[in-house]
Amino acid sequence: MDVEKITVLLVDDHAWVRGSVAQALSLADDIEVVGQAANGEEGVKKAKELSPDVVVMDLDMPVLGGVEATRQIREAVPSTQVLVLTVSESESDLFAAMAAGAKGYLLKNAGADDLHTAVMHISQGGVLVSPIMATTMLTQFTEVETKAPKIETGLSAREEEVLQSVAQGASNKEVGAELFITENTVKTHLRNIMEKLHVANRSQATAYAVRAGLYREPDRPTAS
Amino acid sequence: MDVEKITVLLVDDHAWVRGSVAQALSLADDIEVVGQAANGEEGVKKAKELSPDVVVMDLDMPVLGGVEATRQIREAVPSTQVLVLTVSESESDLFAAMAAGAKGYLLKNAGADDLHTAVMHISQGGVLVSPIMATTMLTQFTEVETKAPKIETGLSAREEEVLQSVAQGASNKEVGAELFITENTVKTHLRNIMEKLHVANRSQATAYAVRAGLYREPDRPTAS
DNA sequence: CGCCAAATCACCCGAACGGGCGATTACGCT
DNA sequence: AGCGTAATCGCCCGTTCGGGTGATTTGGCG
Repeated sequence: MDVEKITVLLVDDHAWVRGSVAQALSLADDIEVVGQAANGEEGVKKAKELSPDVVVMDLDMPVLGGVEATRQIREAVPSTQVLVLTVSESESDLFAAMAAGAKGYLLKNAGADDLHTAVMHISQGGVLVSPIMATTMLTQFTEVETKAPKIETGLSAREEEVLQSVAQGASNKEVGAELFITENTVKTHLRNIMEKLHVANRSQATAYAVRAGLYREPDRPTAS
Repeated sequence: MDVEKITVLLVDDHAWVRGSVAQALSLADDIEVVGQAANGEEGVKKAKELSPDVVVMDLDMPVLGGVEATRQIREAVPSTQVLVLTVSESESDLFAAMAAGAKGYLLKNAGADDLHTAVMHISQGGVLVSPIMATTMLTQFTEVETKAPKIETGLSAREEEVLQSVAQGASNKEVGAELFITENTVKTHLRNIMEKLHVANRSQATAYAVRAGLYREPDRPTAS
């Protein structure tokens, strides 16, 4: 496993950054810097030529930014993983980079050890994010998870059940059958629901329910 | 920095797993396993007592699952980071764990090196995910970024306009007024729409429209 | 032990909906 | 010139909705 070194391409518009990163990585005998580029465009070009295991990518660059360069590299050379090495602690930069296909996000204050660890882990396809940005990134998940279970609807448990059925397109009678109550009761519930949600009809109630995540994934919106 | 070893608590219902993990971690001189637990409940308890730097957590456990245990530990002892070590390659497990506050997600086929790297990185608050699960996780981001454009509805332009109005809760008459056509025409369009979408009523059509992104953000699902 | 919210059911009535059927105009493609 | 599709409108009819009003039961809460 140590016959083949991990090949790395450095992309950064500051020569001295490339120099210090190259030096830091050279300390390890399992990594080899096979190329360097001074901007995104050049980085994409060299990545296509060299097909390195890992590209260490800066974000703020002239000609072609790191995010777009990452996207192009990931598309053209899927086997190449991208590790973003930047000074930006911006949430949007982090998200944009990850969405573009970057597997790692390290801040430039990281030590040589961190850098080495990151390159090794990223080369295997793993995901690695700097401590400072970690919480930011995980917020994404907590939000996604939170944004489905319980959104305070102000509705009672029973009302939510009714709304759920309604949102699936059931008529009052069908809802009643499903919940073992009379159509009359369903109507009463629905009237209360509509009042509480300030909507005028079952379509708006349905729209609300879907948006609130009160669905059960009946069928994917993939029109036939 | 090497006077103080990284303290680790192992939580796994299989004793031999704890044993092998403990052995693997002991190879490093910068990590010390300070405790073990056989289930989530016990894990939470010991985490509160020991306040370890890192908890290596299994997911599938009796009494109290790893996800819930993670949530409780993260809440009770914020300084303690959680690294999930599991056999599950399930997307939902990954998401649930990360949402619960786990900072790392490693598969049990990881090597001793990987484990050591992970513990060290997680101890500093970083995020680290196994190669196999990396793509899965990043899908979250690409989806969030991609999710919006045009979903092929199969409907004509006019039909989409009608559906859009309907999804906002308009009656046939109101839709007609909005689009300068008769209620009869609206009904015809809507009948065609329902047939094309294979739905039975306007509520299902509405649900479809909302899911397909054919909305105009009327009001946030934040019940008053 | 009263009070209230939640859940249950009932009746009535006008308006809206869903479906079946038919029809005209306009535009593009062959 | 002929054909298909989209868009437009009409009528009829049975079902469903939405709203108004009233009533009973159950479970908590003070």
